[in-house]
Amino acid sequence: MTIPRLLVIDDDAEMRTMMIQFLQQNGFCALPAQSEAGIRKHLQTGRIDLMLLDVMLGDENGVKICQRLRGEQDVPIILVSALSADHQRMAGYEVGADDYIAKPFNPQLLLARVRAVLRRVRRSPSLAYRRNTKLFHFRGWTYDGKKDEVHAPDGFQVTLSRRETGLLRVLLANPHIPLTREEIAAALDVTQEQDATHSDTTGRAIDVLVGRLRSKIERDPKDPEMLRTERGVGYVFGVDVIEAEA
Amino acid sequence: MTIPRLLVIDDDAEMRTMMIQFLQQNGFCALPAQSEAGIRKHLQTGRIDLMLLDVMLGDENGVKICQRLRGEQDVPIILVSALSADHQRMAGYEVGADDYIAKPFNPQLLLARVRAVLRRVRRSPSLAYRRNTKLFHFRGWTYDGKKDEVHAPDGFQVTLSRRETGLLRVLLANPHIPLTREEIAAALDVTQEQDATHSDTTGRAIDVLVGRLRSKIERDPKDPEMLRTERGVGYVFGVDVIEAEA
DNA sequence: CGCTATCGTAACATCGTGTAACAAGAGTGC
DNA sequence: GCACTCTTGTTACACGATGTTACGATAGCG
Repeated sequence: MTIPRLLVIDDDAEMRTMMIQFLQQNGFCALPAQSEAGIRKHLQTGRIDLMLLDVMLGDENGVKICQRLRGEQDVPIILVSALSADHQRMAGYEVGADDYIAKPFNPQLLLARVRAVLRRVRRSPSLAYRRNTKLFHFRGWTYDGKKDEVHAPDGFQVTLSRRETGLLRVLLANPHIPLTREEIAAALDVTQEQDATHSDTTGRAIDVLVGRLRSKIERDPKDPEMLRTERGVGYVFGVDVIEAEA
Repeated sequence: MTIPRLLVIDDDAEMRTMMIQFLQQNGFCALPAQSEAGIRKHLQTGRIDLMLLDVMLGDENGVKICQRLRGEQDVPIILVSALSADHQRMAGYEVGADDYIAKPFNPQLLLARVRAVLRRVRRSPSLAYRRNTKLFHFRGWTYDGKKDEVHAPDGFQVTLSRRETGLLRVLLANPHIPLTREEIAAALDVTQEQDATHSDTTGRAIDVLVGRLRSKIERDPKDPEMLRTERGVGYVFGVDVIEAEA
Protein backbone atom coordinates (compact mmCIF):
# COMPACT_ATOMS: atom_id res chain seq x y z
CA MET A 1 0.00 0.00 0.00
CA THR A 2 0.97 3.56 -0.39
CA ILE A 3 2.01 5.59 2.59
CA PRO A 4 -0.95 6.22 4.88
CA ARG A 5 -2.07 9.83 4.93
CA LEU A 6 -3.05 11.09 8.35
CA LEU A 7 -4.83 14.30 9.20
CA VAL A 8 -3.91 15.87 12.55
CA ILE A 9 -6.47 18.31 13.93
CA ASP A 10 -5.47 20.31 16.97
CA ASP A 11 -5.77 24.00 17.70
CA ASP A 12 -2.58 24.05 19.71
CA ALA A 13 0.09 24.77 17.11
CA GLU A 14 2.93 23.35 19.17
CA MET A 15 1.14 20.09 19.86
CA ARG A 16 0.11 19.81 16.22
CA THR A 17 3.60 20.28 14.93
CA MET A 18 5.04 17.82 17.40
CA MET A 19 2.59 15.11 16.44
CA ILE A 20 3.08 15.70 12.75
CA GLN A 21 6.84 15.56 13.00
CA PHE A 22 6.73 12.42 15.05
CA LEU A 23 4.35 10.70 12.65
CA GLN A 24 6.40 11.72 9.66
CA GLN A 25 9.52 10.34 11.30
CA ASN A 26 7.72 7.05 11.58
CA GLY A 27 6.80 6.70 7.97
CA PHE A 28 3.44 8.40 7.74
CA CYS A 29 2.30 11.31 5.70
CA ALA A 30 0.83 13.70 8.27
CA LEU A 31 -1.13 16.82 7.40
CA PRO A 32 -2.36 19.59 9.70
CA ALA A 33 -5.85 21.01 10.10
CA GLN A 34 -7.49 23.25 12.66
CA SER A 35 -11.20 23.43 11.97
CA GLU A 36 -14.08 21.52 10.53
CA ALA A 37 -13.81 23.55 7.38
CA GLY A 38 -10.18 22.56 7.04
CA ILE A 39 -11.03 18.91 7.56
CA ARG A 40 -13.69 18.95 4.89
CA LYS A 41 -11.35 20.59 2.47
CA HIS A 42 -8.80 17.82 2.95
CA LEU A 43 -11.40 15.10 2.69
CA GLN A 44 -12.62 16.52 -0.58
CA THR A 45 -9.33 17.26 -2.21
CA GLY A 46 -7.16 14.37 -1.13
CA ARG A 47 -7.21 10.88 0.29
CA ILE A 48 -7.21 10.76 4.09
CA ASP A 49 -6.69 7.37 5.68
CA LEU A 50 -7.11 8.34 9.30
CA MET A 51 -7.86 11.42 11.36
CA LEU A 52 -6.36 12.29 14.75
CA LEU A 53 -8.98 14.66 16.06
CA ASP A 54 -8.55 16.76 19.18
CA VAL A 55 -11.72 17.07 21.23
CA MET A 56 -11.32 20.62 22.50
CA LEU A 57 -10.86 22.91 19.55
CA GLY A 58 -11.50 26.43 20.79
CA ASP A 59 -15.11 27.09 19.95
CA GLU A 60 -15.52 23.85 18.01
CA ASN A 61 -16.01 20.39 19.47
CA GLY A 62 -14.23 17.32 18.16
CA VAL A 63 -16.96 14.96 19.29
CA LYS A 64 -19.59 16.91 17.41
CA ILE A 65 -17.41 17.05 14.33
CA CYS A 66 -16.84 13.31 14.54
CA GLN A 67 -20.57 12.73 14.73
CA ARG A 68 -21.26 14.86 11.71
CA LEU A 69 -18.54 13.26 9.64
CA ARG A 70 -19.70 9.77 10.53
CA GLY A 71 -23.04 10.42 8.94
CA GLU A 72 -21.36 11.17 5.67
CA GLN A 73 -18.08 9.33 5.55
CA ASP A 74 -16.38 6.26 6.76
CA VAL A 75 -13.00 7.81 7.44
CA PRO A 76 -11.34 6.30 10.53
CA ILE A 77 -11.15 8.73 13.43
CA ILE A 78 -9.08 8.58 16.60
CA LEU A 79 -10.15 11.15 19.16
CA VAL A 80 -7.40 12.74 21.22
CA SER A 81 -8.30 14.58 24.37
CA ALA A 82 -7.22 15.80 27.75
CA LEU A 83 -10.66 14.77 28.95
CA SER A 84 -10.09 11.25 30.14
CA ALA A 85 -13.14 10.49 32.29
CA ASP A 86 -15.03 7.37 31.34
CA HIS A 87 -18.18 9.19 30.33
CA GLN A 88 -16.18 11.45 28.06
CA ARG A 89 -14.48 8.48 26.44
CA MET A 90 -17.80 6.75 25.97
CA ALA A 91 -19.28 9.82 24.35
CA GLY A 92 -16.47 9.61 21.84
CA TYR A 93 -17.03 5.96 21.04
CA GLU A 94 -20.75 6.57 20.80
CA VAL A 95 -20.40 9.03 17.97
CA GLY A 96 -18.40 6.51 16.01
CA ALA A 97 -14.78 7.12 16.92
CA ASP A 98 -12.47 4.18 16.32
CA ASP A 99 -10.34 4.90 19.35
CA TYR A 100 -9.98 7.49 22.09
CA ILE A 101 -6.57 8.47 23.40
CA ALA A 102 -6.08 10.58 26.51
CA LYS A 103 -3.53 13.37 26.71
CA PRO A 104 -0.80 13.28 27.63
CA PHE A 105 0.06 10.14 25.73
CA ASN A 106 3.10 8.06 25.05
CA PRO A 107 3.98 8.74 21.40
CA GLN A 108 4.94 5.12 20.84
CA LEU A 109 1.56 4.03 22.11
CA LEU A 110 -0.17 6.50 19.83
CA LEU A 111 1.76 4.97 16.98
CA ALA A 112 0.72 1.46 17.97
CA ARG A 113 -2.94 2.44 18.11
CA VAL A 114 -2.83 4.28 14.81
CA ARG A 115 -1.35 1.16 13.25
CA ALA A 116 -3.99 -1.05 14.88
CA VAL A 117 -6.82 0.97 13.37
CA LEU A 118 -5.17 1.16 9.96
CA ARG A 119 -4.55 -2.58 10.02
CA ARG A 120 -8.22 -3.20 10.57
CA VAL A 121 -9.29 -0.67 8.00
CA ARG A 122 -6.96 -2.05 5.39
CA ARG A 123 -8.87 -5.28 5.47
CA SER A 124 -12.00 -3.66 4.17
CA PRO A 125 -10.77 -2.91 0.70
CA SER A 126 -13.92 -1.64 -0.90
CA LEU A 127 -14.84 0.78 1.83
CA ALA A 128 -11.64 1.93 3.43
CA TYR A 129 -10.87 4.89 1.34
CA ARG A 130 -14.20 6.34 0.53
CA ARG A 131 -13.92 10.02 0.07
CA ASN A 132 -15.12 12.22 -2.67
CA THR A 133 -15.95 9.49 -5.08
CA LYS A 134 -18.95 10.01 -7.17
CA LEU A 135 -20.04 6.66 -8.47
CA PHE A 136 -21.40 3.73 -6.60
CA HIS A 137 -22.45 0.35 -7.89
CA PHE A 138 -24.69 -2.03 -6.10
CA ARG A 139 -26.56 -4.96 -7.53
CA GLY A 140 -26.48 -3.55 -11.02
CA TRP A 141 -27.64 -0.15 -9.83
CA THR A 142 -25.52 2.93 -10.27
CA TYR A 143 -25.65 6.08 -8.23
CA ASP A 144 -24.16 9.19 -9.72
CA GLY A 145 -23.42 11.57 -6.88
CA LYS A 146 -22.82 14.46 -9.20
CA LYS A 147 -26.19 14.47 -10.89
CA ASP A 148 -28.02 12.78 -8.01
CA GLU A 149 -29.31 10.26 -10.45
CA VAL A 150 -29.90 6.59 -9.94
CA HIS A 151 -29.72 4.27 -12.90
CA ALA A 152 -31.53 1.01 -12.72
CA PRO A 153 -30.05 -2.19 -14.13
CA ASP A 154 -32.29 -2.06 -17.18
CA GLY A 155 -31.13 1.41 -18.10
CA PHE A 156 -34.16 3.13 -16.71
CA GLN A 157 -33.36 6.30 -14.86
CA VAL A 158 -34.90 8.01 -11.89
CA THR A 159 -34.20 11.37 -10.32
CA LEU A 160 -34.01 11.67 -6.58
CA SER A 161 -35.11 14.65 -4.54
CA ARG A 162 -32.66 16.35 -2.22
CA ARG A 163 -33.89 14.52 0.84
CA GLU A 164 -33.90 11.17 -0.92
CA THR A 165 -30.36 11.79 -2.09
CA GLY A 166 -29.32 12.53 1.46
CA LEU A 167 -30.87 9.33 2.68
CA LEU A 168 -29.14 7.30 0.00
CA ARG A 169 -25.83 8.91 0.90
CA VAL A 170 -26.24 8.03 4.55
CA LEU A 171 -27.09 4.47 3.61
CA LEU A 172 -24.16 4.14 1.26
CA ALA A 173 -21.87 5.33 4.03
CA ASN A 174 -23.18 2.66 6.37
CA PRO A 175 -23.79 -0.56 4.49
CA HIS A 176 -24.90 -3.50 6.62
CA ILE A 177 -25.21 -1.29 9.68
CA PRO A 178 -28.70 -0.86 11.08
CA LEU A 179 -29.51 2.79 11.63
CA THR A 180 -32.21 4.07 13.91
CA ARG A 181 -34.58 6.76 12.75
CA GLU A 182 -32.83 9.16 15.11
CA GLU A 183 -29.45 8.40 13.59
CA ILE A 184 -30.74 8.85 10.09
CA ALA A 185 -32.46 12.10 11.00
CA ALA A 186 -29.32 13.38 12.70
CA ALA A 187 -27.18 12.52 9.70
CA LEU A 188 -29.63 14.21 7.36
CA ASP A 189 -29.91 17.33 9.49
CA VAL A 190 -26.21 17.98 9.13
CA THR A 191 -26.92 20.09 6.10
CA GLN A 192 -29.67 22.03 7.77
CA GLU A 193 -27.78 23.10 10.90
CA GLN A 194 -29.09 22.73 14.40
CA ASP A 195 -32.64 21.69 14.98
CA ALA A 196 -33.12 19.91 18.26
CA THR A 197 -36.74 19.05 17.56
CA HIS A 198 -35.90 15.38 17.55
CA SER A 199 -38.78 14.44 19.82
CA ASP A 200 -39.87 11.41 17.90
CA THR A 201 -43.29 10.63 19.23
CA THR A 202 -45.09 11.42 16.03
CA GLY A 203 -42.15 11.73 13.70
CA ARG A 204 -42.82 9.34 10.86
CA ALA A 205 -40.97 11.48 8.37
CA ILE A 206 -38.13 8.97 8.05
CA ASP A 207 -40.52 6.11 7.42
CA VAL A 208 -42.25 8.03 4.68
CA LEU A 209 -38.92 9.06 3.22
CA VAL A 210 -37.72 5.47 3.22
CA GLY A 211 -40.91 4.43 1.51
CA ARG A 212 -40.44 7.03 -1.18
CA LEU A 213 -36.85 6.04 -1.82
CA ARG A 214 -37.88 2.40 -1.97
CA SER A 215 -40.51 3.14 -4.54
CA LYS A 216 -37.80 4.64 -6.70
CA ILE A 217 -34.87 2.26 -6.32
CA GLU A 218 -36.34 -1.07 -5.33
CA ARG A 219 -37.50 -3.49 -7.95
CA ASP A 220 -40.40 -4.52 -5.75
CA PRO A 221 -41.01 -1.87 -3.07
CA LYS A 222 -43.26 -4.29 -1.22
CA ASP A 223 -40.41 -6.76 -0.76
CA PRO A 224 -37.30 -4.58 -0.59
CA GLU A 225 -33.98 -6.21 -1.38
CA MET A 226 -31.65 -3.38 -0.50
CA LEU A 227 -33.28 -0.99 1.94
CA ARG A 228 -34.55 -3.41 4.52
CA THR A 229 -36.48 -2.86 7.73
CA GLU A 230 -35.03 -3.94 11.04
CA ARG A 231 -38.14 -4.23 13.12
CA GLY A 232 -37.90 -2.36 16.41
CA VAL A 233 -34.61 -0.81 15.36
CA GLY A 234 -34.64 1.06 12.10
CA TYR A 235 -33.37 0.44 8.61
CA VAL A 236 -30.36 -1.30 7.03
CA PHE A 237 -28.83 -1.05 3.61
CA GLY A 238 -28.07 -4.73 3.22
CA VAL A 239 -26.06 -4.62 0.04
CA ASP A 240 -22.38 -4.53 -0.68
CA VAL A 241 -21.41 -1.25 -2.21
CA ILE A 242 -18.61 -1.01 -4.72
CA GLU A 243 -17.22 2.38 -5.30
CA ALA A 244 -15.50 3.79 -8.34
CA GLU A 245 -13.93 7.02 -9.42
CA ALA A 246 -16.23 9.40 -11.17
CA MET B 1 -29.19 -8.25 11.83
CA THR B 2 -27.22 -11.14 13.11
CA ILE B 3 -26.27 -10.98 16.74
CA PRO B 4 -22.54 -10.55 17.23
CA ARG B 5 -20.93 -13.61 18.78
CA LEU B 6 -18.16 -12.83 21.23
CA LEU B 7 -15.69 -15.23 22.74
CA VAL B 8 -14.54 -14.41 26.27
CA ILE B 9 -11.26 -16.02 27.27
CA ASP B 10 -10.24 -15.71 30.91
CA ASP B 11 -8.99 -18.30 33.32
CA ASP B 12 -10.67 -16.62 36.27
CA ALA B 13 -14.11 -18.21 36.30
CA GLU B 14 -15.73 -15.39 38.26
CA MET B 15 -14.43 -12.73 35.92
CA ARG B 16 -15.42 -14.77 32.91
CA THR B 17 -18.96 -15.27 34.09
CA MET B 18 -19.36 -11.64 34.98
CA MET B 19 -18.21 -10.46 31.59
CA ILE B 20 -20.38 -12.96 29.78
CA GLN B 21 -23.46 -12.03 31.74
CA PHE B 22 -22.88 -8.37 31.20
CA LEU B 23 -22.35 -8.78 27.48
CA GLN B 24 -25.42 -10.93 27.15
CA GLN B 25 -27.48 -8.35 28.97
CA ASN B 26 -26.33 -5.88 26.40
CA GLY B 27 -27.40 -7.76 23.36
CA PHE B 28 -24.43 -9.91 22.52
CA CYS B 29 -24.01 -13.62 22.30
CA ALA B 30 -21.08 -14.29 24.63
CA LEU B 31 -19.36 -17.64 24.87
CA PRO B 32 -16.70 -18.77 27.33
CA ALA B 33 -13.29 -20.28 26.65
CA GLN B 34 -10.23 -20.89 28.79
CA SER B 35 -7.44 -22.11 26.59
CA GLU B 36 -6.03 -21.89 23.11
CA ALA B 37 -7.52 -25.28 22.36
CA GLY B 38 -10.93 -24.03 23.40
CA ILE B 39 -10.55 -20.96 21.22
CA ARG B 40 -9.63 -22.99 18.17
CA LYS B 41 -12.56 -25.27 18.68
CA HIS B 42 -14.93 -22.31 18.69
CA LEU B 43 -13.30 -20.74 15.67
CA GLN B 44 -13.66 -23.96 13.75
CA THR B 45 -17.16 -24.93 14.75
CA GLY B 46 -18.93 -21.61 14.91
CA ARG B 47 -18.74 -18.03 13.81
CA ILE B 48 -16.85 -15.76 16.19
CA ASP B 49 -17.06 -12.03 15.53
CA LEU B 50 -14.73 -10.80 18.24
CA MET B 51 -12.54 -12.23 20.97
CA LEU B 52 -11.95 -10.73 24.41
CA LEU B 53 -8.66 -12.32 25.33
CA ASP B 54 -7.12 -12.14 28.76
CA VAL B 55 -3.36 -11.77 28.67
CA MET B 56 -2.44 -13.81 31.72
CA LEU B 57 -3.89 -17.27 31.37
CA GLY B 58 -2.13 -19.47 33.87
CA ASP B 59 0.60 -21.15 31.89
CA GLU B 60 -0.58 -19.74 28.59
CA ASN B 61 -0.06 -16.21 27.34
CA GLY B 62 -2.75 -14.17 25.62
CA VAL B 63 -0.27 -12.13 23.65
CA LYS B 64 1.36 -15.25 22.24
CA ILE B 65 -2.02 -16.72 21.40
CA CYS B 66 -3.01 -13.51 19.68
CA GLN B 67 0.17 -13.59 17.64
CA ARG B 68 -0.37 -17.17 16.54
CA LEU B 69 -4.00 -16.58 15.63
CA ARG B 70 -3.12 -13.48 13.66
CA GLY B 71 -0.89 -15.53 11.45
CA GLU B 72 -3.83 -17.68 10.49
CA GLN B 73 -7.00 -15.70 10.95
CA ASP B 74 -8.39 -12.23 10.81
CA VAL B 75 -10.73 -12.50 13.78
CA PRO B 76 -10.88 -9.22 15.74
CA ILE B 77 -9.17 -9.46 19.12
CA ILE B 78 -9.37 -7.16 22.12
CA LEU B 79 -6.74 -7.93 24.72
CA VAL B 80 -7.76 -7.54 28.35
CA SER B 81 -5.09 -7.38 30.99
CA ALA B 82 -4.09 -6.22 34.44
CA LEU B 83 -0.75 -5.31 32.88
CA SER B 84 -1.24 -1.70 31.95
CA ALA B 85 2.26 -0.40 31.39
CA ASP B 86 2.86 1.23 28.06
CA HIS B 87 5.36 -1.33 26.85
CA GLN B 88 2.93 -4.12 27.66
CA ARG B 89 0.14 -2.39 25.77
CA MET B 90 2.41 -1.85 22.81
CA ALA B 91 3.39 -5.49 22.79
CA GLY B 92 -0.32 -6.27 22.45
CA TYR B 93 -0.83 -3.91 19.56
CA GLU B 94 2.29 -5.20 17.89
CA VAL B 95 1.02 -8.73 17.65
CA GLY B 96 -2.11 -7.50 15.92
CA ALA B 97 -4.62 -6.81 18.66
CA ASP B 98 -7.38 -4.39 17.72
CA ASP B 99 -7.55 -2.86 21.17
CA TYR B 100 -6.03 -3.29 24.61
CA ILE B 101 -8.09 -2.73 27.73
CA ALA B 102 -6.57 -2.57 31.20
CA LYS B 103 -8.14 -4.24 34.20
CA PRO B 104 -10.01 -3.18 36.14
CA PHE B 105 -12.21 -1.61 33.53
CA ASN B 106 -15.52 0.19 33.42
CA PRO B 107 -17.98 -2.29 31.89
CA GLN B 108 -19.70 0.44 29.92
CA LEU B 109 -16.40 1.48 28.45
CA LEU B 110 -15.63 -2.11 27.49
CA LEU B 111 -18.98 -2.18 25.74
CA ALA B 112 -18.22 1.00 23.86
CA ARG B 113 -14.86 -0.31 22.68
CA VAL B 114 -16.31 -3.66 21.64
CA ARG B 115 -18.87 -1.80 19.60
CA ALA B 116 -16.23 0.44 18.06
CA VAL B 117 -14.23 -2.54 16.82
CA LEU B 118 -17.30 -4.35 15.56
CA ARG B 119 -18.44 -1.21 13.77
CA ARG B 120 -15.17 -1.02 11.93
CA VAL B 121 -15.11 -4.72 11.19
CA ARG B 122 -18.67 -4.78 9.99
CA ARG B 123 -17.81 -2.48 7.16
CA SER B 124 -15.63 -5.13 5.71
CA PRO B 125 -17.81 -7.33 3.56
CA SER B 126 -15.08 -9.88 3.14
CA LEU B 127 -15.00 -10.99 6.74
CA ALA B 128 -16.68 -13.99 8.21
CA TYR B 129 -19.12 -11.64 9.79
CA ARG B 130 -21.95 -12.31 7.45
CA ARG B 131 -21.55 -16.01 7.07
CA ASN B 132 -25.07 -16.39 8.39
CA THR B 133 -26.53 -17.97 5.32
CA LYS B 134 -26.52 -21.49 6.54
CA LEU B 135 -28.63 -24.29 5.27
CA PHE B 136 -30.03 -26.88 7.58
CA HIS B 137 -31.52 -30.21 6.68
CA PHE B 138 -33.69 -32.27 8.96
CA ARG B 139 -35.99 -35.10 7.98
CA GLY B 140 -36.31 -33.88 4.45
CA TRP B 141 -37.01 -30.35 5.62
CA THR B 142 -34.72 -27.52 4.61
CA TYR B 143 -34.20 -24.22 6.36
CA ASP B 144 -32.69 -21.38 4.38
CA GLY B 145 -31.21 -18.92 6.85
CA LYS B 146 -30.98 -16.16 4.30
CA LYS B 147 -34.55 -16.02 3.14
CA ASP B 148 -36.05 -17.28 6.40
CA GLU B 149 -37.87 -19.90 4.43
CA VAL B 150 -38.60 -23.45 5.37
CA HIS B 151 -39.11 -26.00 2.62
CA ALA B 152 -41.14 -29.05 3.39
CA PRO B 153 -40.30 -32.48 1.98
CA ASP B 154 -43.17 -32.28 -0.48
CA GLY B 155 -41.88 -29.03 -1.92
CA PHE B 156 -44.30 -26.86 -0.04
CA GLN B 157 -42.83 -23.70 1.38
CA VAL B 158 -43.61 -21.47 4.33
CA THR B 159 -42.24 -18.11 5.39
CA LEU B 160 -41.48 -17.57 9.05
CA SER B 161 -41.89 -14.38 11.00
CA ARG B 162 -38.88 -12.89 12.75
CA ARG B 163 -39.66 -14.37 16.10
CA GLU B 164 -40.39 -17.77 14.62
CA THR B 165 -37.12 -17.65 12.75
CA GLY B 166 -35.32 -16.88 15.98
CA LEU B 167 -36.97 -19.77 17.73
CA LEU B 168 -36.07 -22.17 14.94
CA ARG B 169 -32.48 -20.98 15.03
CA VAL B 170 -32.27 -21.59 18.76
CA LEU B 171 -33.71 -25.04 18.30
CA LEU B 172 -31.41 -25.91 15.41
CA ALA B 173 -28.47 -24.87 17.51
CA ASN B 174 -29.51 -27.24 20.28
CA PRO B 175 -30.86 -30.44 18.76
CA HIS B 176 -31.90 -33.13 21.25
CA ILE B 177 -31.30 -30.76 24.14
CA PRO B 178 -34.37 -29.81 26.18
CA LEU B 179 -34.60 -26.08 26.64
CA THR B 180 -36.60 -24.32 29.31
CA ARG B 181 -38.81 -21.38 28.46
CA GLU B 182 -36.37 -19.13 30.26
CA GLU B 183 -33.48 -20.37 28.18
CA ILE B 184 -35.39 -19.90 24.97
CA ALA B 185 -36.56 -16.46 25.99
CA ALA B 186 -33.04 -15.44 26.98
CA ALA B 187 -31.63 -16.62 23.68
CA LEU B 188 -34.33 -14.78 21.79
CA ASP B 189 -34.19 -11.61 23.84
CA VAL B 190 -30.56 -11.01 23.12
CA THR B 191 -31.65 -8.52 20.55
CA GLN B 192 -33.97 -6.67 22.86
CA GLU B 193 -32.67 -4.76 25.83
CA GLN B 194 -32.67 -5.83 29.45
CA ASP B 195 -35.74 -6.37 31.64
CA ALA B 196 -34.82 -9.71 33.11
CA THR B 197 -38.25 -10.07 34.70
CA HIS B 198 -39.25 -12.37 31.92
CA SER B 199 -39.54 -15.42 34.11
CA ASP B 200 -43.10 -14.62 35.08
CA THR B 201 -45.66 -17.25 35.76
CA THR B 202 -47.97 -15.53 33.31
CA GLY B 203 -45.39 -15.48 30.56
CA ARG B 204 -46.86 -17.82 28.02
CA ALA B 205 -45.36 -16.04 25.05
CA ILE B 206 -42.96 -18.90 24.37
CA ASP B 207 -45.74 -21.46 24.41
CA VAL B 208 -47.75 -19.48 21.94
CA LEU B 209 -44.70 -18.96 19.79
CA VAL B 210 -43.96 -22.68 19.80
CA GLY B 211 -47.52 -23.34 18.82
CA ARG B 212 -47.33 -20.97 15.92
CA LEU B 213 -44.07 -22.46 14.69
CA ARG B 214 -45.52 -25.93 14.97
CA SER B 215 -48.51 -24.94 12.90
CA LYS B 216 -46.09 -23.91 10.17
CA ILE B 217 -43.47 -26.64 10.14
CA GLU B 218 -45.13 -29.70 11.62
CA ARG B 219 -47.12 -31.98 9.40
CA ASP B 220 -49.60 -32.58 12.21
CA PRO B 221 -49.33 -29.75 14.77
CA LYS B 222 -51.44 -31.77 17.20
CA ASP B 223 -48.87 -34.55 17.25
CA PRO B 224 -45.53 -32.83 16.69
CA GLU B 225 -42.68 -34.94 15.38
CA MET B 226 -39.86 -32.44 15.63
CA LEU B 227 -40.70 -29.74 18.16
CA ARG B 228 -41.72 -31.85 21.09
CA THR B 229 -42.87 -30.88 24.57
CA GLU B 230 -40.86 -31.98 27.58
CA ARG B 231 -43.48 -31.76 30.24
CA GLY B 232 -42.36 -29.82 33.31
CA VAL B 233 -39.20 -28.75 31.53
CA GLY B 234 -39.70 -27.07 28.20
CA TYR B 235 -39.26 -28.03 24.59
CA VAL B 236 -36.87 -30.22 22.58
CA PHE B 237 -36.02 -30.33 18.93
CA GLY B 238 -35.75 -34.08 18.67
CA VAL B 239 -34.37 -34.38 15.19
CA ASP B 240 -30.88 -34.70 13.78
CA VAL B 241 -29.76 -31.56 12.05
CA ILE B 242 -27.31 -31.45 9.19
CA GLU B 243 -25.68 -28.13 8.59
CA ALA B 244 -24.16 -26.83 5.39
CA GLU B 245 -22.78 -23.61 4.02
CA ALA B 246 -25.02 -21.85 1.61
C1' DC C 1 -61.03 -41.94 39.78
C1' DG C 2 -60.49 -37.26 40.93
C1' DC C 3 -56.99 -33.54 41.78
C1' DT C 4 -53.72 -30.42 40.12
C1' DA C 5 -50.06 -28.59 37.62
C1' DT C 6 -49.07 -28.00 33.09
C1' DC C 7 -49.89 -27.31 28.26
C1' DG C 8 -52.43 -25.86 23.75
C1' DT C 9 -54.64 -22.34 21.64
C1' DA C 10 -58.42 -19.14 20.32
C1' DA C 11 -59.46 -14.55 21.04
C1' DC C 12 -58.11 -10.20 22.13
C1' DA C 13 -54.76 -6.26 22.89
C1' DT C 14 -50.77 -3.81 21.58
C1' DC C 15 -47.16 -2.14 18.88
C1' DG C 16 -44.42 -1.11 14.88
C1' DT C 17 -44.50 -0.36 10.05
C1' DG C 18 -46.28 0.85 5.18
C1' DT C 19 -48.61 4.14 2.77
C1' DA C 20 -52.35 6.99 0.86
C1' DA C 21 -54.14 11.38 1.42
C1' DC C 22 -53.63 15.88 2.83
C1' DA C 23 -51.28 20.26 3.95
C1' DA C 24 -47.65 23.43 3.93
C1' DG C 25 -43.82 25.52 1.78
C1' DA C 26 -40.48 26.57 -2.15
C1' DG C 27 -39.59 27.45 -6.66
C1' DT C 28 -41.05 28.95 -11.45
C1' DG C 29 -43.24 31.17 -15.30
C1' DC C 30 -46.69 34.33 -16.59
C1' DG D 1 -49.95 38.79 -7.68
C1' DC D 2 -51.47 34.08 -9.35
C1' DA D 3 -51.43 29.34 -10.91
C1' DC D 4 -48.79 25.35 -11.28
C1' DT D 5 -45.49 21.84 -9.88
C1' DC D 6 -42.35 19.61 -6.86
C1' DT D 7 -40.86 18.50 -2.35
C1' DT D 8 -41.55 17.32 2.31
C1' DG D 9 -43.67 16.60 6.70
C1' DT D 10 -48.13 15.11 9.16
C1' DT D 11 -51.98 12.39 9.96
C1' DA D 12 -54.89 8.52 9.76
C1' DC D 13 -55.84 4.02 8.73
C1' DA D 14 -54.65 -0.87 7.64
C1' DC D 15 -52.14 -4.76 8.54
C1' DG D 16 -49.08 -8.04 10.28
C1' DA D 17 -46.29 -9.58 14.14
C1' DT D 18 -46.22 -10.53 18.84
C1' DG D 19 -47.56 -10.61 23.72
C1' DT D 20 -51.55 -11.53 27.11
C1' DT D 21 -55.45 -13.66 28.84
C1' DA D 22 -58.75 -17.12 29.52
C1' DC D 23 -60.41 -21.50 29.26
C1' DG D 24 -60.49 -26.19 28.04
C1' DA D 25 -57.60 -30.47 27.53
C1' DT D 26 -54.31 -33.61 29.37
C1' DA D 27 -50.67 -36.01 31.74
C1' DG D 28 -49.02 -37.49 36.04
C1' DC D 29 -49.96 -38.90 40.60
C1' DG D 30 -52.14 -40.27 44.79
